[in-house]
Amino acid sequence: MKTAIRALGSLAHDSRLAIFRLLVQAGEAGLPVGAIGEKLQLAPATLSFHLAGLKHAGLVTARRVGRTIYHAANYTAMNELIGYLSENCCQGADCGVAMCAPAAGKQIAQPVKKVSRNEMTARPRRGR
Amino acid sequence: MKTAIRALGSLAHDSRLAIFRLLVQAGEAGLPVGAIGEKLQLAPATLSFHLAGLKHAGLVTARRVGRTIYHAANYTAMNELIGYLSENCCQGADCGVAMCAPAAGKQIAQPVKKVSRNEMTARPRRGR
DNA sequence: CCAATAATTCGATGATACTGGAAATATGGA
DNA sequence: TCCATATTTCCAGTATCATCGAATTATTGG
Repeated sequence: MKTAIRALGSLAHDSRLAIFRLLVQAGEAGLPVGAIGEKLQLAPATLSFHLAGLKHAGLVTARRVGRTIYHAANYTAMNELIGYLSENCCQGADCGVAMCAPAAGKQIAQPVKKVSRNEMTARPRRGR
Repeated sequence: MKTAIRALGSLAHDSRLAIFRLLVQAGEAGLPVGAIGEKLQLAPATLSFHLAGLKHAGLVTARRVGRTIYHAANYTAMNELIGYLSENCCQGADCGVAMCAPAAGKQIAQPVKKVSRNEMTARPRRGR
């Protein structure tokens, strides 16, 4: 499934995983780009590049307040990713995965929407 | 954490995710390389390349029987990955994740070993 | 409109990753 | 030993990713 692959790819990088962890800690309010860059010592262009990736994967959301843009972790997307991986891990077996709540507190995420088993596209391949 | 990044990176690819799913379905016995290649229509060299990646990430194991090599999903590693992601998703909040058993049946995985919170290395960066 | 601040986009460069044909290695059997 | 089968390694070509300075866009306040 394309979504899962994008999410996995987004997290499969030092800086991006660090960014995501930071945002998870920061909670729903999120953090301004500048604050993230300062904390993780990333050049603005580099940071913007990685944030774009995380946004494209749906793991991070952005909202503008004046001239600063707050980025926040998308807990729902993360829950869905974990749900998908659990599917991959368990297949037939009944595997209840208790879902997560935002660090900031508040909302308890609803039982993750089960991803249908055969979402993997068949991959025709071969023949460059 | 390096291990998690390697695992995420390994799964963040069409063919490799397909391979892993196939192996999860196949259960503990695993599948010969040839069978995987036939099922997914991958050239031997390409398949070998991806399997090496999955092995390096610890998500897949291999055992030789005669001239054929059986590859199998490492359920424990997958559980640990899910555990790590759950940590990332929940941070402070207590998030019980029910772990998975191999599709083949048998063993119920023990409650995932909690990954310590600050495993992210500090990343000095900046200054090419 | 102009200056200052916050962030993104552009562009060039270097580094990795993917792919698959061909050759090499490993194994079992006649 | 010689052959067939199973898989990996080597190699080269292509493609995608990562980094960051400089230029650009957005926004607020004089």
